[in-house]
Amino acid sequence: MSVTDKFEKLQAFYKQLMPTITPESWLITQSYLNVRVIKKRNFLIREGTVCNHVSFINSGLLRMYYLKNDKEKILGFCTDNCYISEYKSFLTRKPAQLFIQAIEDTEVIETNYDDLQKLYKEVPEANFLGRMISEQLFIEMSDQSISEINETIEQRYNKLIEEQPWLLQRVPQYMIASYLGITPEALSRVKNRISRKSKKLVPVC
Amino acid sequence: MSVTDKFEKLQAFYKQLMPTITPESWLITQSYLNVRVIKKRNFLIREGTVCNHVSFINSGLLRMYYLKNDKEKILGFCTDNCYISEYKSFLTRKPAQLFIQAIEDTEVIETNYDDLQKLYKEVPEANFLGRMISEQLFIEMSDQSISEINETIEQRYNKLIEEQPWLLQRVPQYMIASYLGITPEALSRVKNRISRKSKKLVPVC
DNA sequence: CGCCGAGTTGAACTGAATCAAGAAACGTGG
DNA sequence: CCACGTTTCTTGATTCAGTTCAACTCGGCG
Repeated sequence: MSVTDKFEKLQAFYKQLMPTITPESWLITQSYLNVRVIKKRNFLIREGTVCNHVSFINSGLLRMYYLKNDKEKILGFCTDNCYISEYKSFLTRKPAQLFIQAIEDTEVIETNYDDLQKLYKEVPEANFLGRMISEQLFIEMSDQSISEINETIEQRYNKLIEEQPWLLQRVPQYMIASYLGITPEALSRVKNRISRKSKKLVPVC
Repeated sequence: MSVTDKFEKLQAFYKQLMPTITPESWLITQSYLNVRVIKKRNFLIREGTVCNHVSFINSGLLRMYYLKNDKEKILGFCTDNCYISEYKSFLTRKPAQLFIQAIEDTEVIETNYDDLQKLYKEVPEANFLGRMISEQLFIEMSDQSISEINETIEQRYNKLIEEQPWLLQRVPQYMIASYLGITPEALSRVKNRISRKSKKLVPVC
């Protein structure tokens, strides 16, 4: 796969946000991009370190979580065609509070902090782009933090089945449980309750 | 108070973010700003409506909350010198999921969505500014969503006392409870427990 | 074959919710 | 300035969803 191919998805993404991007600007922008592969179970960022990258996911699957009382609490998952970063740490230059770990082998296109600052100066359009990335990350985070708006765990699990069924295929159940904010045991019982309910509605005689 | 005085705080804020802002750019920017006063108990934004403004708080106090099963869940409070908006709704032009309500009489400087888009075109620096606002709002939201990192309710309440003691003076206790994610009854008991503990440590004989 | 991690199931426990009732604080009008 | 009603806060009794701990199953893999 050539370098150009690796940036293909990102370029499509940029063109969508910024239809007027000039080939020159794109070339300069591209010169600041790096492809990196994160193997399953490895980390994009660890709690306590300063986050130096904003990463666009070409392929793969990552999870964001923090440790609370030695237990993992998962805030969300990210997959193809979206930006991911411990953005607060990236912006403030202070240690990250989150871990971001690959659940599957993952390929990202990274932009380094210093490079991005340079890019903002060199390419005026980059400020627009920076705003877009910022807004994108904001929306992702809002979705995560509002997800608990659903009343019961059962409703939230059902919503997950509807909206992100692929997560159930690709993520072990104990991580889904953590994402929903309960223990694996509790999720097991919730699933059990749901399936018993649907059997009642459609009895197989 | 003259119009210029009303924009004073915001100008200081802009100058800090963007020391190079030209007087001309500031004049254009200013022409797109509106001052609005929201009386106590009135709303900056209601769930279900599209949010058309990003607002800078000159003075006052607001809370952001959503309804879950007819009960209010408070996500956070905002006061002087920070930006507030139902930003996801503002960006996506879809109905807001949150309410933003004044707890005290509040004065804000608003920027309208359409005006801001125009401003981005007219004043190149505005893209930089838009990025700054976006980043600012992102950081505020991260702080809110990570706040549950503290283990017990007691620890979170104690942290609140340390870090935002003014909240306890200005916000009724049932709102603090909602912010901490518990019922007013539960918070009352937590406070009770804490004060009994400190009495044990420093017995008054 | 036996080990290991993931998932399930059961029993006991627990922190917080709920419901209810009373006390304290607040503000509004006379 | 007091009296009243409303709102907020406290306290108690009961209930419940989810945790914890432990035992057991299942499927993959060295």
